[in-house]
Amino acid sequence: MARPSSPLITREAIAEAAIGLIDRAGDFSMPKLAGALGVRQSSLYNHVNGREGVIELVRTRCIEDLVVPNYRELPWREALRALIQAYWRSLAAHPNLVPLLIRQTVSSEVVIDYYARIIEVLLRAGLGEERAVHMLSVIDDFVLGAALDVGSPEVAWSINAERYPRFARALQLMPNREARASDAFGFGLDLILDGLARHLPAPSERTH
Amino acid sequence: MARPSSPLITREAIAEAAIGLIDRAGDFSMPKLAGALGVRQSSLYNHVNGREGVIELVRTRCIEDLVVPNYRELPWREALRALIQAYWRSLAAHPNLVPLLIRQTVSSEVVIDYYARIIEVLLRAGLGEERAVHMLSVIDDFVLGAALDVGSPEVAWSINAERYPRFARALQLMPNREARASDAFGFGLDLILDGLARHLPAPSERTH
DNA sequence: ACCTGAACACCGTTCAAGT
DNA sequence: ACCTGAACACCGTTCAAGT
Repeated sequence: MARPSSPLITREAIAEAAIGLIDRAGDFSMPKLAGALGVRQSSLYNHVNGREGVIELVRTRCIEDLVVPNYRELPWREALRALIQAYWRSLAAHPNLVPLLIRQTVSSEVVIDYYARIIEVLLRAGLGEERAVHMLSVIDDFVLGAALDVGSPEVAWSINAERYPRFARALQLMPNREARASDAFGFGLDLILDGLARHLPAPSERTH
Repeated sequence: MARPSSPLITREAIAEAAIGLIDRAGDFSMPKLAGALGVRQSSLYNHVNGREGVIELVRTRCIEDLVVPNYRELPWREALRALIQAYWRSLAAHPNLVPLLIRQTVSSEVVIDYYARIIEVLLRAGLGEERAVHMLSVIDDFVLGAALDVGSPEVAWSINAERYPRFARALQLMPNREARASDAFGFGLDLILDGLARHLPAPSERTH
């Protein structure tokens, strides 16, 4: 076959196929990715910088949807909530992807942009610069952990009900993993926002 | 050689060697693990249930140090803080390990034990059973995320200082990644505890 | 420029053979 | 019970050859 008159694959097609594999199978490999695109393994290297390149492609593709239009007009608490929720949603939509993302440095402009917006809101809320960066880390940590939780294997907490009666009973109450992860995220977000509100020196802003 | 009169390797030795490889190189493989133990690859399968088995071994080994002796006598807030800090410390001591741990279900008895203790303290603090399980998830999410942060690659936040002047300046203030991750963990822990205290219905417990 | 086939070094797992 | 060597199926990457 050699070189076709028009390329058989594109970077977009690669990203899409990779996400498909990851969503369905939890991971991807170069042979499988090539197979899904109807092409030979080595062809991929004409479009993408190896396996890591594929992952970077997938990252930007997934974070592109991270748009929060009106956060500037909202009071800090609502703005922060909206930003954080948007971040979590874009990750939680592809939970299997998170374990792949965390092993590589973030270089995407979109993500830097997002972080800058968070910092902006935190400073507006009255946080000092150092505290703002700490808070950014806390948010990042929590969102990443919560997104991981969505995709973590259905917990075979084979709890010994006799040794841990209350723990076993509490677990009984929970619905499936995904719903629990989602509820926990909402709860944790409220806690963090409450904690932050309490931490702020003086209520320099009040809305209703 | 065949079977030696006394085994050449033990599960303990395997765990130790694996941790060594992970700490030094960020990962391990069965051949390298065998090499470090002076033994052939296939010998490992006499002691351990494949690669996943090694990871489980390493997990329990790392969490064994997770001992918080006197949490029962402490007021709920201090007990919770001590338990969470101990968990984080045991993970943060081997940051490269965390990405390997998160991909497998927890089956270790030690971890279940730890979770049960957290639940116990949360119920004692006055949280409902459902909320307690949510809170357990929040704690798990945050600790995992924060532990990941410790080992994540030194952030090449090549921030455009003209586009994001305040973000760039705030980042300037930060020390190295490890110190930032640690400070952020402490700050986030306080926020979560504050938020939880605020969330509790009635102060059923007060100590000084 | 872009696809191919062959080649290389690496990986996880199994299993009969040996004591 | 426990180590070995050989075998298998899989992986990521490179590169000369072809158009």
